Amino acid sequence: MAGEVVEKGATLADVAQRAGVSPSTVSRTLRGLSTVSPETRARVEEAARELSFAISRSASSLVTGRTGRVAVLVPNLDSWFLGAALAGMAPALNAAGLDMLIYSVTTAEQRAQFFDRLPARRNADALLVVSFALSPEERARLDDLGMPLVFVSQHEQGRAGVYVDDVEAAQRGTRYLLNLGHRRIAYLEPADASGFAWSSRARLDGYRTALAEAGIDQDDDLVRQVAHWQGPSLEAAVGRLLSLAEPPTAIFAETDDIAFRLLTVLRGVNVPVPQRMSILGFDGHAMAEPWDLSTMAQPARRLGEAAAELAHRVIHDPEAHRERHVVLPVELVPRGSTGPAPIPRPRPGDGEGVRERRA
Amino acid sequence: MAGEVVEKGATLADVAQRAGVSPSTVSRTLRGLSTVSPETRARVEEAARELSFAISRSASSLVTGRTGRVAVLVPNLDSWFLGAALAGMAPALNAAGLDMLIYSVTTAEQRAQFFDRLPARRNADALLVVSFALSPEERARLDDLGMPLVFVSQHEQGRAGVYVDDVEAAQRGTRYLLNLGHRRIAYLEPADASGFAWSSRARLDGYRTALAEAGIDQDDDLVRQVAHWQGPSLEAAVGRLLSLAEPPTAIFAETDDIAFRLLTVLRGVNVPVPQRMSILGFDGHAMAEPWDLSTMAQPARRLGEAAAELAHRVIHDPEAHRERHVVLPVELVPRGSTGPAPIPRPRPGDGEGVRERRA
DNA sequence: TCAGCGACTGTGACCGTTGACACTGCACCG
DNA sequence: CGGTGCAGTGTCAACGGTCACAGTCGCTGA
Repeated sequence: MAGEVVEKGATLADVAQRAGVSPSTVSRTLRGLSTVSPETRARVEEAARELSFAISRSASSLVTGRTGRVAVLVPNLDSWFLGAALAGMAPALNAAGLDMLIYSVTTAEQRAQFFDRLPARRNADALLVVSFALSPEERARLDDLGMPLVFVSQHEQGRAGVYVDDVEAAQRGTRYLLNLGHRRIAYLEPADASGFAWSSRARLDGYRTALAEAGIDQDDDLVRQVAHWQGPSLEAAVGRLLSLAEPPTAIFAETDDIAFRLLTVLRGVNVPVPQRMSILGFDGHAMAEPWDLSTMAQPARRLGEAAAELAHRVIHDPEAHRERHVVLPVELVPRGSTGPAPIPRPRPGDGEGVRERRA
Repeated sequence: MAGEVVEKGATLADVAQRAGVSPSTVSRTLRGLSTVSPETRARVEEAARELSFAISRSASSLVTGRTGRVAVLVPNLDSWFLGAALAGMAPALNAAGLDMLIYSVTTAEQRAQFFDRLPARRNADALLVVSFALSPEERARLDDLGMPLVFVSQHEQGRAGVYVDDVEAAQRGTRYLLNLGHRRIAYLEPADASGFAWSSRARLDGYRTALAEAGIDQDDDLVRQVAHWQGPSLEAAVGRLLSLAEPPTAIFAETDDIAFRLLTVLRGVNVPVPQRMSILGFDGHAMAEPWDLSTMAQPARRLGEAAAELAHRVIHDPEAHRERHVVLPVELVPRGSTGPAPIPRPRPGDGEGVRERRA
């Protein structure tokens, strides 16, 4: 037996015929234009429902020039941050009647292909670029695209964007550690950005600014690079820090992922957190709560939401897309991984019994 | 100054004119059909490049009936599993020349809207349903869609699907704990599936089967329901287990997320893992490694990849989509959270000094 | 009473691409 | 030398909507 005939799906004309009106009227009705009488509207809607009609975006976009779709360019899909950002984006786009087209571009090969072919071109009304480190050529290529761009979680001069103020946030985080009495505060930054384009330097700058503000000398030994996801270099970095003449009492990790691994390493070598070492992360990773990690929490979902709204606006007013910015706040979420600085033990040659704790 | 004119993008006809050929020839060239002479091909390709031409999928899909797009229905976007599955899907779809349209349907409202409007209809060549618990009405509605369906990480009778054998995997996991000498093995299952549609019962069944196989009596006190993501019920469940006359020496958690929270709770109450309690998870969550959690690892990425390939095949041969299945293996990844069962302490009334350990 | 207006609906061209078909040469065969 | 086949190319009618414009009709105001 041959399978049942696959319905090709009804067309506007089918609905029109069934409702006894012209295709135009059906079109008007379904788009919610007001110039349709209530009775007609009712009849059309019923006919549409009976045929379980769905509009063909291909056809309508052909004539309107709008696709009803938004393309999203991301460096991967399995990181916590992008998941959260997309999770915020999806319902917001949905509410605006936009579908979400995802281009996940990870490898060099995919990258070359994406920027060569520009598959998003003419197939979406706007392109959202999320945490995607672009070369100058790539940026230029996106400009060629002739469609509105919105940058998410990255700041591009003169472009529409939604992001957080990394400098200020890192500064605030560092100040928090200072307020806990820490004076030796290390900073761990990822050696590779692994395709991500957050303003890495920005966070480090914030850290430095806060230290300077407090009148504390920069000590380059306290700033260490570690591989972001894997690799032994984290252990090495911890070893270096713990073997300094004056080791840190707190570590500010540029990302929560680093902080998690750091917690594991410290547990392994029996350095109690936060008694001997306070750890502060950055990101607001979903796992920060179960890990009891203090962190500077980015509003990842809200970034996605705001980006979707901005995209919507920019699509309807393409002229405005050059100068729109949304800066969202980062919240310090103090948890169990940070605590007051330990009272320093007397050190040989210090000359005093117990060094006084500075106010 | 008015901004520069936004290029609308060249059309096939523009390219044709520039290359001095007909639109058909351009179309043929760009699609790589062989009936074009090398010289013409070269000329057309150059013209296309010069105009940085990109085909309009709207127009071509209007006539071919193919959209070159695949819709993916997911219950959320910020879970580890879906991120990984999508991460596997994206490049595979890409390689097949398909774009990925994501419908994230989480709330009841979104759900109602999605199944009422069926926005995917006629706007994609296939629908991938990933870990999405469907009501019978919803399933029927999807059938109405008249487009190939592929179920991912869920098993639907008689439908194309990619999934793992949960029963067998859970059975194997339980056997592993038995082999470590555990006889009292608890099982924690999520109270709500939170929209996820893995075969929850299946895993529990596997657990039961393994116990039966080993000739161990089922003890309903050892099977407890806990909230999946949050909530105090996990603590309560642990309390129950620890206060049994004969408490378990191992816990099999139905998901890694539960296992993580379990580890935190046990650390909080000073039950050493794995010395006093072995913990085995299920999922292969990205965080399992840093947490040193033993787990039954699902190949999430590969599920996505396989789904993409299946989608591709099913699109090109719609008749075949009813009976295609791909079953992927689950790997036991033993780590530090599981260890040999502790030697039981003599219990009052036992009559023996040290109870012998069974072989 | 009738022009004029507004609310509603129909008509037909057109969006950009594909595919069936027709056409043109040229090589080959009988 | 004419017919045949084939490679390469052009023509033209779809595909399924939308939009500008042109009715139609009943009502209002002069």
